[in-house]
Amino acid sequence: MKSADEDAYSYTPNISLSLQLSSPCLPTQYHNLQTSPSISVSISQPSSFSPSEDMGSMGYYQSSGPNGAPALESPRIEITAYGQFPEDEVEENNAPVAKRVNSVVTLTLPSGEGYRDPSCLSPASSVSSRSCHSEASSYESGYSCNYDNSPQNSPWQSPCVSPKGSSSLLSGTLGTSPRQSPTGSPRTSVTDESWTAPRGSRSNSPCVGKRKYSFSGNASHKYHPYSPNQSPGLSPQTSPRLSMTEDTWLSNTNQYTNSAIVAAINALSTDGMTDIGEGIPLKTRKTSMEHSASVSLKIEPGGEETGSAELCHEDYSTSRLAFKKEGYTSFLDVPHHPYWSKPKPYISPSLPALDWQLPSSSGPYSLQIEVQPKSHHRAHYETEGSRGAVKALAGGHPVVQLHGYMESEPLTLQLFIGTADDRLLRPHAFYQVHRITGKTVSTPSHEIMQANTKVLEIPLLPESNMRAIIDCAGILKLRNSDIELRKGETDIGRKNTRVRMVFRVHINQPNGRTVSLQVASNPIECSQRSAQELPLVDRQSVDSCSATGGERMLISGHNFQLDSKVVFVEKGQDGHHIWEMEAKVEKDSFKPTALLVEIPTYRNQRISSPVLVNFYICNGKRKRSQYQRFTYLPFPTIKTEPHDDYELPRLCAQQHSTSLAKPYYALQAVPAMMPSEHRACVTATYGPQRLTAKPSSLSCSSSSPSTSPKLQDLSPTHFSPQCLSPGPNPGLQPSDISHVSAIQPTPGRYQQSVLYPSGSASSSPGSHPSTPSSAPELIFTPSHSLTQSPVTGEATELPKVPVRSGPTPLLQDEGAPATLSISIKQEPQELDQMYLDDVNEIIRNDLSSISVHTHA
DNA sequence: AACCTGGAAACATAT
DNA sequence: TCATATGTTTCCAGG
Repeated sequence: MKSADEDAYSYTPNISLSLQLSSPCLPTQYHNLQTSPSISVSISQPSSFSPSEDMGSMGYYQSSGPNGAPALESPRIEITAYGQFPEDEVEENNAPVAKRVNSVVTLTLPSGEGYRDPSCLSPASSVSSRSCHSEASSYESGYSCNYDNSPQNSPWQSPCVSPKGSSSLLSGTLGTSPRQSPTGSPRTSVTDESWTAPRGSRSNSPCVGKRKYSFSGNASHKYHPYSPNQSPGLSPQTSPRLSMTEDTWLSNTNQYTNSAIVAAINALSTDGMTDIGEGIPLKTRKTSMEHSASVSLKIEPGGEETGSAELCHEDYSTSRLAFKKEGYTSFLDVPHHPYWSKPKPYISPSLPALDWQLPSSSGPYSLQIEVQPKSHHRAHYETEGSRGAVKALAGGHPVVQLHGYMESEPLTLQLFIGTADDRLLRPHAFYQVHRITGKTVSTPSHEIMQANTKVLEIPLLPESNMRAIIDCAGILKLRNSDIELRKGETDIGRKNTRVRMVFRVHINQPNGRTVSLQVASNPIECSQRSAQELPLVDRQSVDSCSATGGERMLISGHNFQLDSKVVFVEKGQDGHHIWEMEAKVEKDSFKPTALLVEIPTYRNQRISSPVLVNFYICNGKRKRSQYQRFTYLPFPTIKTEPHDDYELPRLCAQQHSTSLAKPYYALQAVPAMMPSEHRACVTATYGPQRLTAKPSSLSCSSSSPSTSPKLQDLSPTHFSPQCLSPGPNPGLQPSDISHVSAIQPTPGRYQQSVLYPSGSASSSPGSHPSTPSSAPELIFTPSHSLTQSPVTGEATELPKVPVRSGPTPLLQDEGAPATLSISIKQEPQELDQMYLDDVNEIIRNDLSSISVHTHA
């Protein structure tokens, strides 16, 4: 545990950066927040963040050791800076504890103090504000930041989680509106409920108000003006994110270009949310602690702050969970299965935050999903009974296997529910993995909370060939209203019903390092209604063909109708549809699960390089599938060597229809032309350089930042051959990307884009390339916009990067200027086009717009 | 009796 | 502002 913390500290460096950034943001947020107890949050965040970054660097490979950087408490310091009111923070930390002790409920907000000043908060506040709530949002509405945050969102979400805790706490203290939604019911419900017990369902949530979708400020008001208060608790974690992400980010970006800043940002983002669980920085914890105070009390057995902190971190939910359900024990002990009785090796050291993008393979190791889960799984609400374990398409259950591991030591496979949108993979705020037990379950498991995310741990035994049948994992749906109230939460739940099962394994190496691998399943639609009505593409028989089209493509999936339309689209940099063509569907061969279409002729049959386009299936105005990737090739089938920046992306895209493409784009910034795979490697390689060299440039952009920090560590070690292999194997790619692993997500979003693109996150090897799933990952975000980048579909869009403040520079630096230009935009305009399929998209748009404003 | 589910009514928000 | 379309969450009932 400690180690983790320490690590975090070590990472701290970032923190300083963050401070700067934060400051800008703060003010505003602060205001918004009003109460913003959240402030405190901000503080915490810093710490968290820093860690993350560091972590990033350490990445997967981080030294197993407790890390190195134990000492660094600096993070905190930074935090202070951040917060401006170190004191506050401190207080908070302390206070929180006390409060916690009292009782969750009671806990007043230390926040009060924290809040003290908005300014302090600001950074956090921003986050918090959002998170704060909806309300905050309302207040802030202006703050795009909050919303914008989305990019990182995910991360926070978790962190933010505080929801309950915070809320409750806050409410109590604040008195104000405690309940107002945030605190009150909803949240509570969220955390508590989720884990603990169901509440009266509706009442609560309703109260909250249904959703405020922050976007619209108005709604929020309804709920609770005060929300700010709430924020306090949350804020901490949240704040980071917030700040980073969106608004702050944007604005900051512009202003601050330093790499450091970037790093800081990243750190924040990461931390906040995920937390890294283990690696959580003290501050973070503290904050979190506040919320969870109660938790800590309970848990602490371990004693150490850290440990406790972490636990706390997890939040109320965690803590609560622990208590209620499994109890503490779960954390530390695990009962039943022999496997659990053993101490787990990696637990303590700081592990990468859940929103970090990790490779699926490294060196000899490769984590693969041998059997993918079904594309639909109706999640259950807390108010319902379990709806069972996620199943495989062919019956049975998903299967995950770690290849290349020859040791005799069992490992632990972690599973959590991640997002499936176009942004980087991160824990899903509205869904949690649900542990299934019973006669029908053959796989032992136990759950822990990491940040706000429930993680199921499953033994990977050598005697079973490091293969696990995942028949112990269901999916729990949290009420949107509850989650949206969270302070840090930036995502909205409406129409955000696709998830991916994310598997991770941490392998300790003889040299003291730890290799962390991650693989995500194909997307799983969790909404009853969506599952019944939305067309969903599982796979396509062809990923590319010549610009003349004419070939037939078999699309398999679900909910196809006789009148389903298959539309090919190409988007311009600005997100507008440059070309749109409906493909001919052979109705004779129609089946609800399959469509045979004739690939339309591309608008320009003389293309000299591959062109990445998208297609989707439409059953009606709002019933549209996710974008699927498709590539038109020049006649002479060119192989992949991209000449243009432009081309590269496209090519990449081709490789994996889905996932990869985007990432690459993001990458562009980086080394430029290299094939995606290469990039990854490259990145890694360069990472350091960049970092050192010029952090500043990084600022905005994604590219550098991301790389830099994290990558460094990685590069040497990890990159394995795979990276090198350019091969466009779609399937593999993702993983390769992963190599990048080193990279942390955080930073970036930006960074993410760079590395991650790989989508590594996304799919795994086994997954179907075609599946949209991967795409989501891509995100690029180079700009904060990450968020924006619409999903999969828009390959084109990616380019936008430049638009936003930061990105551009980066790109240039990196040398891929041209490419950059390509970058996509995701302007809001697109909404129409996009059809708003995903909430994300919407959010993005908002963000983008926001960002624009900011900059402007 | 406890789970799982599928279906759908009751709610809510978005258009 | 109202009506309709959609999306979410809670209930019910059967296996």
